[in-house]
Amino acid sequence: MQKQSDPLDSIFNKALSGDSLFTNRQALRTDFIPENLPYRDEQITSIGQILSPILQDSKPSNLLLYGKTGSGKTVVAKYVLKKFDETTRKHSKSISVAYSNARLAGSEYRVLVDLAHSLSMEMPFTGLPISEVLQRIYNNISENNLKVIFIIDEIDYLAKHAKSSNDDMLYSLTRSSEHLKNGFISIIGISNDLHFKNFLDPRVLSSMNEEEILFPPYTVNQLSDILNKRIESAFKTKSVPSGTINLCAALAGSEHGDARRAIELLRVAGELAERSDEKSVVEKYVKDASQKIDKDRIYQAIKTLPIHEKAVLLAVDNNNDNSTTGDVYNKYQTLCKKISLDPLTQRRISGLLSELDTQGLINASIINKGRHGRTKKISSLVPNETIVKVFNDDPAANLLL
DNA sequence: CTTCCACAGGAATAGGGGGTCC
DNA sequence: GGACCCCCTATTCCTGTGGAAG
Repeated sequence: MQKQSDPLDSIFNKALSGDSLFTNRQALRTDFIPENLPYRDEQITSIGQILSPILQDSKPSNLLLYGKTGSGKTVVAKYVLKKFDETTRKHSKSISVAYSNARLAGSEYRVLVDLAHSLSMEMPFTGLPISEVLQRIYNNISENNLKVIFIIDEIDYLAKHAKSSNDDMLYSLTRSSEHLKNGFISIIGISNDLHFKNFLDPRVLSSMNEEEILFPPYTVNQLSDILNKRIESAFKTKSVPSGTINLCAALAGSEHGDARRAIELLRVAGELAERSDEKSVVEKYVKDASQKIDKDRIYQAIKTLPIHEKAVLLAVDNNNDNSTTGDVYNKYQTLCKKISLDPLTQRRISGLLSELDTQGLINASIINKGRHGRTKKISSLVPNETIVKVFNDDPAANLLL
C-alpha cells in the first residue's frame, strides 16, 4: 500500500513545488472570460448599446450573432453580460443570464430545461409537455419580475431539427411578452452557420432578427496577439517562444481564424512540454498537440458509439474506399452474424451512415452512377489502427474484429 | 433523348425509456 | 391507475432522382 505511491511521488512533488510551466491554467480553458477581448471592440459596443435598455428595466431587442467557430461570439456575449451584471448589481438591480448550447442540449425541451435551471427552477430532465415547461418559466418570470437574457448558442441546430413547426418553442419565446405581466426575456441567438436564416420559420426570424452582429474571423496576426495576451496570464514569463505562438496562430488561422483552436493548441502543447520536463514550449510540441487533439477527439467519438454504429464503422473500414451503401450493408450484416447480433434494416443503416458522416468519422457523399443508381460513396476517415485500438478496449466490440 | 437503377430520405407508426397531473 | 406528454431508436412503406447505359 505504501510502496504503490512511489511512481506518483515525482508527479505530485512536481505539482506541489509549483515547478510548472503554467501560472494559471484557467486562462486557457474554453469557458474562460478574459478581462479584455482584443479586436472585438466594435461588437462589444454594439451589443452593449442594444442591451442597454436593461439598465432602465425595459426589454432589449432580440439579437443574433453570426460568425464561424472561434470568432469570439460566445465569449463576447458572456463578457458583455458579465459587465451588465456587475453594473446592475451596483445599483441593486439584477438581471438573470441563462445560457444553453442547443447542439449539446440536443432538443428544444432540454434547451428550455437549461433555461429553467439557470433561473434556479426545478425541472425534470424529461416528461413534461413543452407548453407546460414554458408556462412554468413564464410564471416564474412574472411572479418574480425577472429580467432574463437567454443566450442560445448554436441556435441553427434548433432550426434545422425542428420537426413540428406548429408549436415552435422559439416562436413562443420571441413572443414571450404576451404571456408576461412582469419582467421580460430577451434572446441572444448565436449561430455558426451564416445561411441558417433559410431554415428558420419566417415568423420567428422577424422577431429574432431585430438586431444582428457579424463576427469576422480573426487574422493570423490577430490570433498571435490574442495568444500573447493569454500567455501573460497563463504561463510563466518567457516559457513560450514566439515561434510557438506564430505556429499556433498559423495552424488555427489556416481555415478561418479559429481562436478557440489556437488556444487549445497552446494549452495542449504546454501540457505536453510540461510532461517532458521541458523549460519552454518549443514548436515541436505544437505539432504533437495538433495530432493529439485530433486523435483524442476521434478516439472519444468512436468509443462512445453504440454497438451497431461501431459495426457499421468497421464495415466501412473493411471495405475499400469506394464502397456504396449496399456494400457496407452487406459487410455489416456478416459482421453482425459473427457476433450473433440482430442486424438493423438498410434504411436505418443509411441514417447511421449519415450520422457518422456528420461526426466526421466517415465520408459519405451522394453520387449518381446512372443506370447503376443513386447511392452514397463511402470512405473511412479514421485510420485502421485507431479503430482496432478502440475496439480492443471494448469487450463488446472486441469480438467484431 | 429516354430509361431505369440503387438507393436517398420523408412520413407514419410502434415501443420502451422517462415524466406530470388528476 | 390512467390519460397525457417528451425523447430516442427502429421499422415499414413510400416517393423521388441524376445521369450513364441503351
